[in-house]
Order: sequence, then structure tokens, then C-alpha cells
Amino acid sequence: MSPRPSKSSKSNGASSPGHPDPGDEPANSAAPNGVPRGRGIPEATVARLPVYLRALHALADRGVVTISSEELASTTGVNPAKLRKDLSHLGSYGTRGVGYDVEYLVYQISRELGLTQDWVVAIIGAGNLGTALANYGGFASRGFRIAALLDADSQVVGSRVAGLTVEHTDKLETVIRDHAVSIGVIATPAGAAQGMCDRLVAAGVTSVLNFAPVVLGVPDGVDVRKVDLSIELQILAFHAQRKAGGAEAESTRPTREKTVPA
Amino acid sequence: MSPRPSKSSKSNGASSPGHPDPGDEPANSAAPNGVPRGRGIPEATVARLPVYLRALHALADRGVVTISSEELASTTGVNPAKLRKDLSHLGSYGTRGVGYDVEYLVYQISRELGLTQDWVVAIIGAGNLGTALANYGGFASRGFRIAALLDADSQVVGSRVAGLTVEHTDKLETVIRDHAVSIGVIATPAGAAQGMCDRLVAAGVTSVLNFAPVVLGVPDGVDVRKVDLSIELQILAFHAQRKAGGAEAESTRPTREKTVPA
DNA sequence: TGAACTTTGTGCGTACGTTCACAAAGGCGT
DNA sequence: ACGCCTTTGTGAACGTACGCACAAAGTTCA
Repeated sequence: MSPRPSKSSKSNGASSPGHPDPGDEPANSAAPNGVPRGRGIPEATVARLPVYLRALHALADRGVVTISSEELASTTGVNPAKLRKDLSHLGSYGTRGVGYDVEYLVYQISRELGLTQDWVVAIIGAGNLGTALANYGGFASRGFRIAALLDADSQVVGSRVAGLTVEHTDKLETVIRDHAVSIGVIATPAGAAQGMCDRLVAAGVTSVLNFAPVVLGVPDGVDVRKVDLSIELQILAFHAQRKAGGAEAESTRPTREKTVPA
Repeated sequence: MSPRPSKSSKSNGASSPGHPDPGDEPANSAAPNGVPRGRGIPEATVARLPVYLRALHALADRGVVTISSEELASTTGVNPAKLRKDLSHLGSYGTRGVGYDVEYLVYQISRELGLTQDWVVAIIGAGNLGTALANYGGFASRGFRIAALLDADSQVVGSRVAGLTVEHTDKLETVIRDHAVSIGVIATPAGAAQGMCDRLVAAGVTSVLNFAPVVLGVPDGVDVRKVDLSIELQILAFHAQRKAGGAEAESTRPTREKTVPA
């Protein structure tokens, strides 16, 4: 059983993909006729690929050689058809009647996501969150190398966190360049986020992961993704409220009612 | 005060987007004509309401009384028409020719999101991330009260974090009930997440915010939202790779032709 | 070898989300 | 008081996403 082509390289259909900002950006590499471009993998699919990848890594560790879309779908919590369609965007890597070769799929998804190369990450803000991020093992194991941890507080600068010495944000530009950082993670208080982001961008960073509760403004070509704890909680609250007896006689008065689910 | 269309509809899909639990099949409760009137607010809108809310809070603090959709849209980074449509789902709270009353809108969105009541939160896992979350001030200020912080490590139990004494996960059920916790935040290592989640659910928690890199399985009626740092980074990597001229590592093109002779 | 079985890959109908463009609605100046 | 100007609220067009259902393609076993 070796459906693994040693090394087949083919043409690259990369055209001119727009910059699908997390927020909204119309620009997309639409073909003249409207067919989704060769390399045009839908955002929704891209967002799921890491989930599949993680499950596949776990399977590989357990020695599983092949897996069907049905099984992989159930472990990742998606619809089997959706999973197959997602994978079909990468190419035809399954074997009918058998399923997908786990190792091969791991490789293909990794390559597609750009994880076959190393990404150098800098974390701005060495507070609780920055420290947590620096200590999070999930990064290094997936091709993300945290090269620097910066903070504006002189008290913190110089201390060692997760094997790194915290550097002062004054040196941001130097640090970014010296380590060839390509991804910046903002874990600062809200007030400092935009400023740090601007400096990151000016220093050449084009990918930013923002944990600060602000909407970052960036020029075209810079990719920002936001992780907002408070927003997630509020969405949960919305659904919880609805579950807890959504129909209330509300006019303009807050219903100060607390319903504890049994 | 505008008349508010009170049309009760059954709750729509309880699961969060991207978490299509097996068994999520009930058709959406839409009006005969198709418009989800009344309380059927689209998920995409719900996800943006907290963003608007935050911006509105900031405006209120600065003493701004009214704001147009155009301005609010630009500060929150969305399309003005989208913003208006989002707000229109709550009712007609704007004044034509003028804009929206900031305070009033704050109240309306808060009520819609269920933030006019207090939500009791328990954080499971007092490691770096759990500590960061406990210290994050953004919760308390928005109606979320962290009532408990639990950890399985006896070394950590008893220490004080963010004004709370860390309790042992052995007492999870008791803690949940005593504090009437309705939202559980999982900040444990991946291996412990499902177990803790199961116990939370068994104890009556129906809203879970999961930071562990696993897909949690929960029964119907339980809402899970996932925050995954590693996935966000991988999505960034995907786009970064594309920006960096996807010419280096050639790829298999998913065209009709299939050529992978081993 | 060939038939039965398994599983992929995808066409298609449906639902959802986004954006444009405009009529309706209200304030404001004269 | 009246018309002008601003801004909302929404109908309609477009695009994306989802999931069913099925043909195609491969495996296995007699």
C-alpha cells in the first residue's frame, strides 16, 4: 500500500489572489467565467483544514494508516460530504473504496497551509496572555517558532519566559528584522494594540494575530485575525439567554430574571 | 420608543456556527415568507453585535450622543449597509436623517445579547491561560462574573489568582452548583478537556467556551464555542504563504486531470 | 475474471450572508 | 410651512456555503 507518489511536482495555478481580509474584502481571484480558481480554496475550507490536520496527526500517532471520510468527519465533527468536498479542493488524494492515506493527507494539508516551512512569530506583550501564549506548546510543534517576546514594561523586560528573554518594545523594529519575524501576535492592552500593530506593519510584518479587544486598522495586503474572548462569551450569553426561555414580556425594561438550568 | 415587532419563533439551531453537531437538523424557524423576523437574529449578526457594542461603549464614554451607520461602520470595520441590516434585526432604533442614539443602542444591544443580567463563569484550568483569563478585566465589565477557578494540580489548588482561591477539580460539581455557574471555560490541556466538559454538562452547564485544542462532543442543547490559537496561526500561515508568491513550493493542481502514477 | 461492495468526488437544490441602490422618513434651514 | 438634505430601513441581486444523493472508481472475494 503505497499511494504516495515519491515527489510529483506540477504546475502551479496561483494567479492573483486578493487579500481576503478577515473583515471583508471583495477582491477575489474569480476566473473570467466565474469558476472557483484552481488555487482558490474557500475560506470556510481553509478554516477547517487545521482541524482535520490535528485529527490526522493524532491518527498517525496511533498508527492508523488509512481513514474514511466518514470516520474523519465524525472525529472532527463535520459532515462527511463537507469533509470530502473540502479535501477535494486540494486535489484527489483519496482512494475509492478505501479512504485516505493518513500520512499522505497530513503532508498535503500541511503543504497547503504552508506548514512545511517555518514561520517566525513574535509576541508583543508579556503579560498573562503573552506568557500563556509563549508557553503554549501547540505552536512549535506545527512549524511556528516563537522568536521573541516583547513588552513595554521595563519591570518585565529581561525576565525569562518560556526560554525567551523578554525584550523591550523599543527594540521592536530591530527584533523583527533580526529574527525575520513574519507573524506578529498582539497580546497587549487595548490601548497599545494599534500602535504596536502599526510598528509591526512598518517593520514588514504582514500577518497579525490580535488578542486585544480593538478593531485594528491595517493597510491592504496585511492580514489580521482577531481572537476576542469577550466576544465569544457574549455570543454564548446570547444563546444561553435564548435557551433560558427566550420569550419574555419585554418592553423596554430589563428582565432581571435569573434562570438556572437544572 | 419604536414599536417592537413581537413575533415569537422557536429558537433556531442552538449550536454555534461551525459546530454542526450530529443531530442538528431541525429546519430553521423562518416566517412563511422566509424572513427570520422577530427574534430570529442571524448568527453572523450576533457575532458582530459585541463589536458594535464595544465601539458604542467607547463612544458613550467620550460623550457622543448620536452616530450614523456610516461612522459606526467605519470604526468597527464593516460595511454600512451590513451594519444597518444588523441593527434592523433588533428593531427600528435609528432616526432617519440623524442616526442612532448611542446610549439607547447600547442598551438595546446589551439586552439582546443577554448582558442585562449577570452570567456566572467558572474557569477550569489555572495554568497560564486560565490565569490570564481570570485576570482579564474585559469580563467583569460586561456582565460576566468569574466565580470560580479550578485546577487538577494540588500544587496550584489553594493559591490565589485574580482574587479567587483556586479550587480542586474534584469539587467541580459542588462549585458549579454553589455558585450557580452557567458558563464554563475550559483552559485545560487537551487531554483533560473532554472529561471536564462532560462533568460541566452533567452539572448543568449548557454553555462552554473551549480553549483546548480538541473537538468537544456534547449533547444536544449544549452550546460550545471554540477558541483555538493554533488554528488561527495556521490560517494566517495559509494566507501568508499565498502572499509570498506561491511559486516556491509547487503544488498539485486540482484540475480535472489526474496524474499521480506511482 | 467478474460481480458485489465500499468509498470517493461532485452536481445540484437550498439556505444563508453580503452589498447595492433606492424609497421612505425624519430633521433643518429659510 | 415647505422643500431640501441627510440617513435609515429594506428589496433585490449576487455570491458563498452546506448537505443530499448518486455515478464513478477502486477493492475484495468467489
